[in-house]
Amino acid sequence: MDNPDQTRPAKTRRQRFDPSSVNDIIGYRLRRTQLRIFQQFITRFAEYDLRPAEYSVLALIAANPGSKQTEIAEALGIKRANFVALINGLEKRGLTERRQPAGDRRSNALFLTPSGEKFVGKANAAQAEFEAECVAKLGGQKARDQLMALLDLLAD
Amino acid sequence: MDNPDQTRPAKTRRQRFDPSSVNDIIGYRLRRTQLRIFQQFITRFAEYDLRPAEYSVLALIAANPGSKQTEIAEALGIKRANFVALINGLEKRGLTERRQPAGDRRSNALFLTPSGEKFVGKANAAQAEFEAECVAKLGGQKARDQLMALLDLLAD
DNA sequence: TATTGTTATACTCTATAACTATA
DNA sequence: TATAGTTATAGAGTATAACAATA
Repeated sequence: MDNPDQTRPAKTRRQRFDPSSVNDIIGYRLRRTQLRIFQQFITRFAEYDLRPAEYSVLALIAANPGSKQTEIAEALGIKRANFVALINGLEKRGLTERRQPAGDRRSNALFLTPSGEKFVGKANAAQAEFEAECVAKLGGQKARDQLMALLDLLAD
Repeated sequence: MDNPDQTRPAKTRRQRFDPSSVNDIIGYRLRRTQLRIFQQFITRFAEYDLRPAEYSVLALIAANPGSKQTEIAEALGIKRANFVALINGLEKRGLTERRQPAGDRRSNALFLTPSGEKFVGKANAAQAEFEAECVAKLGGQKARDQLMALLDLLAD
């Protein structure tokens, strides 16, 4: 049948909008999902006033104290020029600090302040909770691992 | 052992950078993969001078000729205010046109021009080729379906 | 009153070039 | 010469408010 669920006569019934030409594209679905997840992250972290990029910087410094700006920036795919304002913002909030490393006076070694350590502790806990909810939505750790593996394949 | 693959004595050897604190986050992996796929799309479609958003608009108009601006924009998550410049660009290139619909003189009905139809034909072919390569990277149609299903679960 | 398209505007993110101080 | 950080700037993409025309 051509018009199985019609609610008006076929002649006057408006054709339903068909989004499949873009919805079935992997890249499009990827983008929509990513935007949604980031929006949820932003909402969730509003109380910390922390954007995804800011969280990722703090998490990387926490795991790699003393790293150079360029190292953190490159690991996150952020241009070093754009990283300056980002780290300035975190520094102004008293979360991070630049220290002069022994070997190379051109570079800045990045560290969390004591206040930053405490802040990251809470942020990491919130992120772990958010991550757990994502895993639950996917249907468990196995599905999560599958997704991560598929994303890796796609990114190669 | 604490330092299994050391190439210098442990005392002076620099600790390897550890990106796992962000790399293991679903949303982060999602974003990096999406950016990579979009970059590949942009490179692939450079000869058509077509960005992802522009392609998605053309594809939706092709599948839903006569749609209102707001319908296309909403389907793609684009604010109608921002859609104006986008559709103006496509119209100036002679690919789409606004026609006055019978019922409602406030709205514009969007159509492809004959030139636009030809252009979309080529763009769809290029997209199909790109999509096939993505599916191949994932390991086949079954893996592709798995990925799409997981993304849907995550987006709910 | 509400909706459609539009303009203006601002804010974020990203990209490039050029400068400085060090190496 | 090359590298690390910085500044300035320009371009996308996105968000909101307000307006005219029409419903």
